Amino acid sequence: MSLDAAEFHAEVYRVVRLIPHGRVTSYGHVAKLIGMPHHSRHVGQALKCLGADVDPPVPWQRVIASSGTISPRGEGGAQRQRDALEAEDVEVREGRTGDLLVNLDTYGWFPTREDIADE
DNA sequence: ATATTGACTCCCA
DNA sequence: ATGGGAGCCAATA
Repeated sequence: MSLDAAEFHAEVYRVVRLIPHGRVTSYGHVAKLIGMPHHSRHVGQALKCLGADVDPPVPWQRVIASSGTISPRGEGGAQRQRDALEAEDVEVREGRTGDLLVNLDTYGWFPTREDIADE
């Protein structure tokens, strides 16, 4: 089965929307959940596309790198993401070089495809 | 159709 | 603990 771009976006959207409040997950895991473990990069790209104007807002902020680091992708962007996460009681520590890190061991949310199957 | 890029991840020095 | 390099797949130019 090959997923079209729209399908891919839809899947990403569905999974990301399921992330509980105050939890975070990684691009790679989202990719796995939709059955494409190697599309980790493209997950982020899909989010960027989705985050714009979908009816329920996509909590793209809850999706970070597997290492718990938030990609800088722009000086203001990461800052905004940190603020959004802290608003959800997610503890974000700032690295020495200004990297934003989230403790995945505490806030990480990594369900299996079965867990999200029903929704 | 080919080349470059990207909100990533893994492995080795 | 850090840092650099290779691998990946799809979108974009």
